[in-house]
Amino acid sequence: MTEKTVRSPESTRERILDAALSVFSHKGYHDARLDEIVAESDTSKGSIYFHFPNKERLFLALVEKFADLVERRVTEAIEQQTSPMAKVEAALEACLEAFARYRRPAKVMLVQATGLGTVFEEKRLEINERFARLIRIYLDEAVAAGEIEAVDTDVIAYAWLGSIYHLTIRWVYTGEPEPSRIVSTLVPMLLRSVNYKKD
Amino acid sequence: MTEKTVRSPESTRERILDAALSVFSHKGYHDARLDEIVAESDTSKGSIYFHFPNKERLFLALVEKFADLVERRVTEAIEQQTSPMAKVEAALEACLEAFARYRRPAKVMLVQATGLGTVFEEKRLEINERFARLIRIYLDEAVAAGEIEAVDTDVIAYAWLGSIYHLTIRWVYTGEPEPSRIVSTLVPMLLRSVNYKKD
DNA sequence: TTGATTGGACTGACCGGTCAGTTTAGAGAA
DNA sequence: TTCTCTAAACTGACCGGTCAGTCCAATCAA
Repeated sequence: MTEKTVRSPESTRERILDAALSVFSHKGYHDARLDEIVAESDTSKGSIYFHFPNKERLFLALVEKFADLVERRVTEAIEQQTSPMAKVEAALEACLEAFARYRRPAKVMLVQATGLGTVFEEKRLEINERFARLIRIYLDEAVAAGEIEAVDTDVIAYAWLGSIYHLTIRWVYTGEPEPSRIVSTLVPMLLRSVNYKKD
Repeated sequence: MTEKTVRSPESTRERILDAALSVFSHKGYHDARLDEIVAESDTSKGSIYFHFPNKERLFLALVEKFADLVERRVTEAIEQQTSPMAKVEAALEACLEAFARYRRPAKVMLVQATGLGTVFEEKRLEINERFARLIRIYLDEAVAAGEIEAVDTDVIAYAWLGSIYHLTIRWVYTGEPEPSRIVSTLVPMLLRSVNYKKD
């Protein structure tokens, strides 16, 4: 095939990442074999090892890429708002929307990147802390501005993230609850949990 | 050693389970080797295979055992209460208490049993559904009794479970937040999320 | 021509599972 | 009571399939 003779390293790398996303999200880290990713990316073992030092780093590249995307989306949504609690609400919605839109990366990050040992766990803790911080900052501002009562914002932010993750994981596997249903029930519920009353 | 010549199959099986709990909670499923469990249980490979058909079933035995214990504890706590929301609250507290008391089984069930492929995922979905049902039943009764307003109890129960899991997982890894801090912040917060006012 | 990129045959460490053999406890016969 | 037999429980050396990673030749773009 003539198309196979045109080389573009960026394109090769993207094809590898796409294939890896497909295989890892479906099989998980351990059951996904490099040869499957080779086949799906229409490239070779040597080519994969040229672009990525090993299987672990290939997997983490996917996780990092998606975490960056979520964080960017959430940050952009926050910037559209002015009051602390409006920012909190926008963050929650943007996070849920990103997970709903990118089902496979969400599955890789929330499910398949779990239980894999030290390196992976450090990455997960780091990502969780990044996301929690995005929420906690504005919860703290809301407390300071008198929008809500004083609460342990650290526990709250983690609890909120946990509820988002758990519902997302169930949706990833079963298709239920449908994302719009999650948003319409969960966001008001979480705001109520800190006694926030929208005007 | 003369003590080594005395046989008690039940004791051997328990020793294997204890050793497996230790190794699986620390290493996760894939990085835990049967030979480590052999060494820690002071028994043999063949003996393990006499008692359990394979590695997978040994792991699932641990998960099942702990899920049963949590369910039993939650059910007992619920039976001590009369009003629906008091039962809900007791369930939440009992669940958190069981996770706090049994750190390693909690880690196995919430972390190491994730991302392991079809059989494990079916077990996780099943356990999640068992736990969610324990909560959802009484949320539905509370709605029917007028204790709280009508809500999507399915989404709520899963959201609550997710927040409990996520905080527990963070505690399992970092020791923070401390369990009593989780309970004192999380339970009131979750009750607020359905607009429940204790008398 | 040169260096970057790709391809695919090959390697061997790894580890779950197997199985022939051993040991032990208890039942039953003498 | 003692001995024999048997089934259950246990042992650990061994096996071989697996798969991430290696290596080097070939191809391609500049």
